Amino acid sequence: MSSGDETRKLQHQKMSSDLDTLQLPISGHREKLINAVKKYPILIVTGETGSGKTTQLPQYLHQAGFAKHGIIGVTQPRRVAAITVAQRVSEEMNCQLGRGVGYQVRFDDCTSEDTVIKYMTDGCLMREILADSKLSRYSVVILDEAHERSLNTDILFGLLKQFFHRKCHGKRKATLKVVVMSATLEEKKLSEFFDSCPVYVIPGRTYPVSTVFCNLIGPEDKESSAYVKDVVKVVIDLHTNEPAGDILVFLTGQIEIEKACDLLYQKAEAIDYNYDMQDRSLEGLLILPLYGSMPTEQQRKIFQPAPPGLRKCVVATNIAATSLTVNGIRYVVDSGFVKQLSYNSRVSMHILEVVPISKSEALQRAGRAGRTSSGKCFCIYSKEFWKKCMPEFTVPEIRRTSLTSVILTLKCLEIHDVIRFPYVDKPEERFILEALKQLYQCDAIDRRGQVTTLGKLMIEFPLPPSLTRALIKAASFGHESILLPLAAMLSVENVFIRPGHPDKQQAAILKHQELATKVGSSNDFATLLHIFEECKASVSPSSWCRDYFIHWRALKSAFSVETQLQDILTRLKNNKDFPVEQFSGSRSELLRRCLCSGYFMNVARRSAGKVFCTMDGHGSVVHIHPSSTLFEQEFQLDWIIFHEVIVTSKVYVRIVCPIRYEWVKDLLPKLHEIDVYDLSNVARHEMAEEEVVKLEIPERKDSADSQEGAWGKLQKRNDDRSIMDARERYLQRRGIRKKGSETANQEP
DNA sequence: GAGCACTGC
Repeated sequence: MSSGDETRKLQHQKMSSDLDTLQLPISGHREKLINAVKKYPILIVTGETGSGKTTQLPQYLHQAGFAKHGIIGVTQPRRVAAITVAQRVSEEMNCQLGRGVGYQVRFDDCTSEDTVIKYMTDGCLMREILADSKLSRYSVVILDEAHERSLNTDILFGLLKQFFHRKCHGKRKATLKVVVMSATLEEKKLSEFFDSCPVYVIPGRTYPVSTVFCNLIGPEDKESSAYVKDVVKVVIDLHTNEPAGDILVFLTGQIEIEKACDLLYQKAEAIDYNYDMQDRSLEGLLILPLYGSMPTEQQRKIFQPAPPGLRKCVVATNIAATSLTVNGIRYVVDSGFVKQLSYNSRVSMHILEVVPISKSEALQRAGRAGRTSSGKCFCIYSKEFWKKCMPEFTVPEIRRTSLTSVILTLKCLEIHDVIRFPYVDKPEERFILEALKQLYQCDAIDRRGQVTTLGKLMIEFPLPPSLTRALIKAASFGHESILLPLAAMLSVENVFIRPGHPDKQQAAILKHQELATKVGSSNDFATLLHIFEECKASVSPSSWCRDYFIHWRALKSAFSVETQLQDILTRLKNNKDFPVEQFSGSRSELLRRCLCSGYFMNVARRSAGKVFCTMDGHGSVVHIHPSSTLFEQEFQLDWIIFHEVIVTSKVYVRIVCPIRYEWVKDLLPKLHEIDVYDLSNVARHEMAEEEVVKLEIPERKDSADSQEGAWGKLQKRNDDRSIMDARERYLQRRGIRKKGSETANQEP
């Protein structure tokens, strides 16, 4: 059951009596469930939405005496879910939240010595395991929402499986109980993973949802960009022909959603007008966009019921599939696409792209229509598209993401054989090797794969290794105050607001430029630091944000992150192993030199025109993103470092600053010392004796090296089509490139 | 001359 479901249930049940709790589908299974947990060390419990497993099972186990020799811990993939469920259960158990029933999420620990049932995020349990690998406080660990396959839950699966397989845990093995709770579909795979452990099925209570294939998208339209129009058409048809009931539309991003809402708004008015002329009554459409970067108060609007005579139509991203639940939805319109981040380990690049959803995800989306009554799901795609283009299951996060932090965590838990670690879905070996390489490069592990003193310091920070390395460098100089706010700013959502209206858009751009100018318009990192400091120092930080088109919500969380990082650092600085160095130079140089020590794998040098070439051994061609303050200043630049790469119409680097070659000269050879494939021995916990290869700085190309040529070379050099393919698909989607055209190597 | 889905420590 997802967090939203819990919220819904919360609202729903508050009005009803305890009788309703007794009538939950799970209540008839109380004794059998208790006996199953007693009998088996690991048990899988599946149940559809509304079965009550999240709120009731921990209480049953508590009543059966499982909390006598330890606490009952329940993990959730999201913060809100952990908090709202804990609230609900504390009410049901008639105790004060934080006493008998508590929760722990980042920045908010609401537990006490009396806590016997503890809800928490899976990330929190991971942190706890780092301090106590035997989880000695717990009698039962329940991993909820297992079907979502979040990165942390997947790692917890492997750790718990290993826990029961290892000989060293002795008595502890007999006392710890593990329950994995999941929606149906994935339970077979999970059961096999846990040595064919039993699966307990609780029937759900949902209503039937019929599916209509509208056949507007077929297998040949995998890269179609026209589906916003199709979605709008389906919504209008539905609105005119189907009886009352609210609509939920799934699209992929902010821009699409705004476009769809505009079209709907025009057309809905047209319908009203036409029907008025014919003197027929038709309820209007209340159109509500919904996406993550929207202000929270605006998001709340979707929870209000539509005024009488109006039909609510929520046009949302995937946020409506897991994080937020809209009540009373009777119709779902599914575009069949989702925006997904994937990682290309060969060139160390993240690609954010629109891809067809999986069949299981499509069923989840459709299910949103059957919560309060029977419903209908209109898929804009055809049955053929379903069969040919949609995979059975979504690729789990662990196979789509950079694994540096995960691998360092495993190493810190003394799991050195990171390749043969029991993964439910094993990541490709090169993902693991790339992670090891990066950890070696930032001195978190040594050549034998052992965690270094620095690595042990780094694991304490909830940051990517590169950023942690920069932070520790600054702290070793005694100047952490320059890196702490920056690390915080880089950990939160994008702080710059991009308004929808063209007028406001221009005003926002000017205000953002003003902020960049104050630090000399030459360093995006310094701009972020400046924003943090200015905002914090202002009389009213929230109105400061409004004036400068900055997300106040993002800044608020940056302030919390900075405090947390400061606390961790203060604790670690007492450690005798904490490095101490001297630095004399300007603030600007200090900042950039610290960044270099963490981001030297993200160094690029201008090769020709506005084209840069990365120095990480891949030699990828990159451009400065237009959102950077250094955009169109390329000719004045030579060496740069960047925070991240994004592949859209070109391979762009975002958040950039110029550096001097001398600052990275001694660091760059490290990038070429170890070949990824030599690391497989290290991964398997054997010694590796690689030959050290000296770095060769590529000669700067003359201006004759056109962009066209550079693209061609990138393609050959990397021998990797996926980045180019992603770019092609992007261009096709935006209608810049026609399907099947042979112009991949040409730059406009 | 773009345009970032979502979540977590």
